Amino acid sequence: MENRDHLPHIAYDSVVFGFSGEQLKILIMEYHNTRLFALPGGFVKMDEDLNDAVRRGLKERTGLDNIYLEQFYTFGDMARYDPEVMRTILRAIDDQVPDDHWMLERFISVAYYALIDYKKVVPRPDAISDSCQWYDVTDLPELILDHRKIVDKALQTLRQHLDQKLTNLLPDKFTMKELQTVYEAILGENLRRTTFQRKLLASDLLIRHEKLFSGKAHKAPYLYSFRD
Amino acid sequence: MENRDHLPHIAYDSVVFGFSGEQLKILIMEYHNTRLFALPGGFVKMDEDLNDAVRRGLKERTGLDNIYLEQFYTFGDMARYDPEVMRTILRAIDDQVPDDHWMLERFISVAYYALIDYKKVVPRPDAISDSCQWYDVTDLPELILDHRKIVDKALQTLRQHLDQKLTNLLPDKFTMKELQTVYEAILGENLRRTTFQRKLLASDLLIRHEKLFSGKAHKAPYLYSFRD
DNA sequence: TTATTATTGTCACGATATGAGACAATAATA
DNA sequence: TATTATTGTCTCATATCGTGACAATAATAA
Repeated sequence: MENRDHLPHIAYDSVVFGFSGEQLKILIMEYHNTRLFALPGGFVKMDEDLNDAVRRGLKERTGLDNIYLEQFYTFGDMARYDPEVMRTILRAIDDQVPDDHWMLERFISVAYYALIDYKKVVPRPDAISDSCQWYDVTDLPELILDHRKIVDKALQTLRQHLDQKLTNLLPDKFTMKELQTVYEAILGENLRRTTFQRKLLASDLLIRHEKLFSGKAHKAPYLYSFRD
Repeated sequence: MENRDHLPHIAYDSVVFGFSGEQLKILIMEYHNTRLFALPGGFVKMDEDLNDAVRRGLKERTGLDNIYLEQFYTFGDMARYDPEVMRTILRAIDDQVPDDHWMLERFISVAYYALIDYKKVVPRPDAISDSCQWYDVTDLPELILDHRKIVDKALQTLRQHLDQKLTNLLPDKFTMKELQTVYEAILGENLRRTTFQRKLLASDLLIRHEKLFSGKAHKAPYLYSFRD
């Protein structure tokens, strides 16, 4: 059973990072009636840019446009091919699954990671999933196929890219403490407050704004935003 | 006209770097009778790992096994789709090119770079090319499709990865001067001799061996190799 | 009003790394 | 034996980083 709308054998998967204020989170889907957890993914239309396909899919699931997106690896091993998992997922939707269904074929998957503002997203399930929820990076459910490997590689890449691109994980204005917590959540290690503050201030990446009075019994921190 | 042996719509391209002793070089193919220059690329068999497919193609063209290979990006824009270029290439081999030939379809291409010992390779043409030659990175011919963009992205990635992986561009033993020249060729800028030497010696990456007597009228340099 | 508390912004100090030049060592030649 | 070109190493000033100290300050408690 061919699929005339989409490129055969080609898929994408996305690792959507958000920051709750304390923990780094990832958007995980659970397929309807299966207890199978997976990364949000999809397929590429016949005459659609690969990058556009991913944006489209993310828009459907998060409601967000203009997402920060980065492609980080393409997974093409035969080892990732497991038609039985896909058959289970398809059966949960429709009992009749033809043996030559196009989704039972081998797929090569281009993986992306996205950074988005946690608070701006109310995850919504799509047609074939019944839940799409935030999970703590340090406490993920078991994922289908090689999706765990994809998450690990995404994290590894994010750590390497860190200094440039975390604008998108924070609100427009934030305190130095919040910024440090994001770094710590991504790197998975604690950082020294004074060293971190000195380095970030010296880097010329930040603009200092008014103070934030939290109502707590201590000195109020400045708010910062990213320059440019 | 279908191709039942290979995954449709999926290709790979490889940017093969070698170091001549002075200049950074790239392996470029010229298609038979067309004056069209391209990166060496190929297709993935139906039940073949993506990475294996690339190794197989490189083995065919360079004769080398156990190549250092790194995937760096997957190009999936519609803008890269230009069936006329492919038709020209196919026509040069066989005048009869059916309109539905599988190579005239849209392809998404996974790009890899390889680092190999320049001297160990005598490039050989494959079935449909009539030349496969080393070109200076700073003096490439015009390439088909988006292959120039692929080269640029490969170089950019190589520069970021530099410190770890240039074992493969040098012979087993080399002088500090040679090592510095590789760095300079890849980075495209001159480095300070003393600073470079101090940094590399301090890095603990190198093992010092006997001296190399070149016959020239000056102090003989030590030979080094990479640890591990 | 005045201490108290928790947190923040900044400085000071030593340790380590880096840029830049100086210089002695040395392989071959004149 | 002097000369030449290049290499290995040292020095010094400067920059960066880890570490702790400390004053400033927003709210609360006395």
